[in-house]
Amino acid sequence: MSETPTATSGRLFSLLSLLQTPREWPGPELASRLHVTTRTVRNDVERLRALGYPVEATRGPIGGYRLVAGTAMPPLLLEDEEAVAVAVSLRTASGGAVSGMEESALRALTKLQQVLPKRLGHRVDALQSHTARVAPYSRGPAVDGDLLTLIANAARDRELIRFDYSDRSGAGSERKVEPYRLVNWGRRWYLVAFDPQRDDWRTFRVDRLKETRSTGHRFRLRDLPAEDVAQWVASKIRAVQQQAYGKVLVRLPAQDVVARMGPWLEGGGVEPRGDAACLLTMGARTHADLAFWIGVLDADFEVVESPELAEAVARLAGRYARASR
Amino acid sequence: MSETPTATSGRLFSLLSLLQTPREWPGPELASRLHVTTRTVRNDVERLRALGYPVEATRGPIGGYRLVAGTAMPPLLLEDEEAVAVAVSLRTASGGAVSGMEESALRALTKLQQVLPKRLGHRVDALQSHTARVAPYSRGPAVDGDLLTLIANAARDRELIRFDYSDRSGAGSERKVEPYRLVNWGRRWYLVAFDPQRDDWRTFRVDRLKETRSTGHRFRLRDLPAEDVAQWVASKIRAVQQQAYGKVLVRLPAQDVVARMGPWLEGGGVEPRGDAACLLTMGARTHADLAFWIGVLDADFEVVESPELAEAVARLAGRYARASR
DNA sequence: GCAATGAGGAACGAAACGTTCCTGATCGGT
DNA sequence: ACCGATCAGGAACGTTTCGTTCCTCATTGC
Repeated sequence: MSETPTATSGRLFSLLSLLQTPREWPGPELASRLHVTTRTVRNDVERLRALGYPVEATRGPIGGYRLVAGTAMPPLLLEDEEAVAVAVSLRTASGGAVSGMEESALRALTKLQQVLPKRLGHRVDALQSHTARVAPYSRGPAVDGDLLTLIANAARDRELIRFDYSDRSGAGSERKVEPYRLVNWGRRWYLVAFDPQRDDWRTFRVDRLKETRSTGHRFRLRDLPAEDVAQWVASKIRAVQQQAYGKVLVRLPAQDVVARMGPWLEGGGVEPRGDAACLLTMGARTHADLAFWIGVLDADFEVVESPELAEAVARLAGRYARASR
Repeated sequence: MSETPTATSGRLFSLLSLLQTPREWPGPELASRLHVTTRTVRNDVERLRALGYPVEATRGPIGGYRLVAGTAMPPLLLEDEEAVAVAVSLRTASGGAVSGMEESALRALTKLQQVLPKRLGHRVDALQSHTARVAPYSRGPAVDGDLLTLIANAARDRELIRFDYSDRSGAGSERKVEPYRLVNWGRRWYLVAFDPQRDDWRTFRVDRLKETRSTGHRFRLRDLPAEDVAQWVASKIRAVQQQAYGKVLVRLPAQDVVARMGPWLEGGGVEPRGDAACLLTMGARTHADLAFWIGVLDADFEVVESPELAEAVARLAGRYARASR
């Protein structure tokens, strides 16, 4: 038999790794790589098939084996550079750059970072610090991927964490809590934790945490405050951040406005007014932001609502006028 | 022995999958899940360790096993939602949202899509169509992730592709080529292909391809035109797209400008002029774009260079002035 | 101190293993 | 049509690995 214990299992891992590279592998070449005979390669291919990994074969002079999509996700074997790319991409996604899947991105990231060799982790950190961020006017405060994964790791390891927290009133306090879940709701990250000192559950806005660190002390798990933690978080959140909004009549066809505004139109609307104009309704954090973004249209407009927006437009008009003297 | 062939190997895959979830697993619980005795679980843990996957153990009443980072990347076992999140994140990254790693992101994406079950692929497509894109003023033309993976898959499978192509002069032609490499250079994607009809290598801008489809016909690989294909592509590219640039004196401290401009400053610079002002140098595709982005600063400014920028600022000033009457 | 966890050796009967040898099918190139 | 490349898969063989049982020992939290 082969020279080491677990030779068959190990060889199956190696075979799977080879088969995930984007090429075909003739049986004789696999046999050479794996130091066995071609009959054993065929045995191994049959074992992988039995385990649910669909290996496809092509006969003939340019034939060979390759792995194709089946009904289940096989284990994914990534090269170093690929693993780094996945980690950076997931960090970006879990930070909100891709809306709607922050939590699943974070779960995948946590899983990857749990097994990512340290030398690759440093590469991820280096790349992250140079990664282009979305425009400052993105929705929701940006949250550092490091912080999210630190919290997720502590929750996984059942370790208490400590941080400085400033609530809505601005008052600061140091907290030592048992982290349970990270929930993404309303484009923000919330931590659901148990505070032993207050003997009760608390929800924390992750972007308000400072100096977050793991304590190394472990805790026994408690039952969560609700079956659906995301709903529980939502029910705890009261006033949605007040937003500015406005309406402007734009001398541009509606479809051009949609094309230029794209994602910024979420929550707003465009109503045609004839062939060459339309009524644009949009929101932003402040009226100054609204006034600024109207500039992206590169078209004449009139302010329909509100007086605050008209005031912000006038301020911006004054600034550009002074600059063009 | 256990009831099926490949029982040991299959069980190792299952064990690896369980160990990648973010929790600890006591031996007796693993034994129950895997339908073996705890001694066999310990045997299996030893096999995984021999294969390079470091399983850490904690003794005591809340003890158990978990997988930690070693020196090699283990096979990554993703849940359905996590795999979808990775695929969408990688598509976003390979489309240019994360600069500097488009190619490794594309390689990872190609590898993932090769094995992603179709039912998850549909989820990825659906999510992608709802994914928020970066601002229209991103750098380089956006390229659809689908198109990149179609080309990458055809290259992997050695299948000829056909597409309509419009070159710089605007002339269109239908091409049938052998795709070899996708290269990201200067924030654009290029396809390196062999054109059998012209019997020569050609480089195509991916954003100029239309109606790209695989033909199903396969080809024999040729030697690439150069050892370093990326360098070869670079040498083929002549005139860099002309850019507009300008200098403005801004009444804002330099560090505030940096904070607000962030990634848009790449290629530009900020030089302090006293404590409350600075000279800002920046580039964009057009002077109109430059004039627009200066607005993000929310501060008074004067145009230092160039006359074209001053003209664009005056146009924008006029527009805001008319809107505020 | 107790009861939970992991560590690991020895022995056993049973099963799986890789290899050798072989026949048969498919497929591209000449 | 033929040749030489590929995959498919059965049979037989000697060898190795396997899971289980049983046991002792160590660590750790309550």
